[in-house]
Amino acid sequence: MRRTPDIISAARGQWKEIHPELDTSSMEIIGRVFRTAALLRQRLDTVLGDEGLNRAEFDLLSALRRSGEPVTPGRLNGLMVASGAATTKRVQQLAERGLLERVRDQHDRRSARVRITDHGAELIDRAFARNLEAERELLAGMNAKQREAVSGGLAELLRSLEGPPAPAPPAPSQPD
Amino acid sequence: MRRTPDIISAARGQWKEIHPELDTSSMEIIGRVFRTAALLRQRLDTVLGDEGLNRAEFDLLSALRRSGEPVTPGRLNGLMVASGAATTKRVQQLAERGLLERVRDQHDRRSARVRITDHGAELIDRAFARNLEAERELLAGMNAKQREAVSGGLAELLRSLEGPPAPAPPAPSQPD
DNA sequence: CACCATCACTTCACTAGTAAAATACTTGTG
DNA sequence: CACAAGTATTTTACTAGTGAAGTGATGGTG
Repeated sequence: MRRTPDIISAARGQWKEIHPELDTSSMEIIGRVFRTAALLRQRLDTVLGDEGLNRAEFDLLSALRRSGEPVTPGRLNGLMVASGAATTKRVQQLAERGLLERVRDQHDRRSARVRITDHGAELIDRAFARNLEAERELLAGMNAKQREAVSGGLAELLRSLEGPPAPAPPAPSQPD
Repeated sequence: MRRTPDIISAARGQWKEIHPELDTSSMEIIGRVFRTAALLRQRLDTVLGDEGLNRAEFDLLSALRRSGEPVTPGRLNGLMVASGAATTKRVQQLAERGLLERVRDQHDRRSARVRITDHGAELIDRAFARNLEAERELLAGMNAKQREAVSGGLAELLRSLEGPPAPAPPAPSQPD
């Protein structure tokens, strides 16, 4: 049944020879998540490059576009898993290109709002559709069952990662 | 059954309102892979930081350590999904810190070999064990079934991504 | 209402990563 | 064996991202 073992299985096997006492099972998930992300990014970046965007810009404009209303930079930090400094820089660059605009919040003037422009919306709509198409091609090797299993499992993992940076205690029990 | 919908479900829902005609199902996998990778990286980087390594250095030393024998920079590029320039830089820095050494290949002198030092092996053994422990904690929220499903699905995806950078033709038809 | 801890964001100085050019070696080919 | 083409790696010039310090605004508290 096994074809070529993937690079992660191979790595686990090598570690087993050196340190048989270590439990490397977590690599099966985390190692693969990292490598899959790296390869997917590599492939998809060529598509975004055609539209004149890098992935960070794409993610930022997507978040703005789909949110409908202006978003604060602080919220963008969280959506992008990036530092505030990175967000500031990206917003400035995209604003210079006329893809979004910054508005000061009238009620709390520490805060700002970032809103996508019509030009930005046009661009991201086109880029988003193209990106989706490329994504579908990249996933062609997975069948429906595998997709469901992976998305379900990752959703669960995401929920446990999103909240606190501290590792979850043994009994979380968060009722809905 | 559904608790809090994760950020990816939410994003899909928003896109559906704006562009109901788009098939955004690929986000369920790819969106989650990207976000999970970003969050995992954020969490695990603190552990590596304690050992004086960043993730790239950790991955490079790990590859060297587990491979047993010296590795060419070219091979490291592939293992790390990085440019040759990045590999050169990292190898230089780690060599300066005495964690690895570079040897010229005697048969083909265009090529080089990178070998981990005893000092490097000690460091990575410690860092690797600590990293594994942190990984296990982060995965605590997933049960065995979910883990198996995710690792199996991602392994399949990885295999289809590893080979050719070219997008698959319309009729793949790869019998299992 | 002056004070000060906190917040939201930006600026600064720096590190890491990249693409493209450069370097150094190897491998045919006539 | 001279030479063109190809390979493996490094160097160069540049962009993107970060942590820490800085700026300006808010909101208790006495």
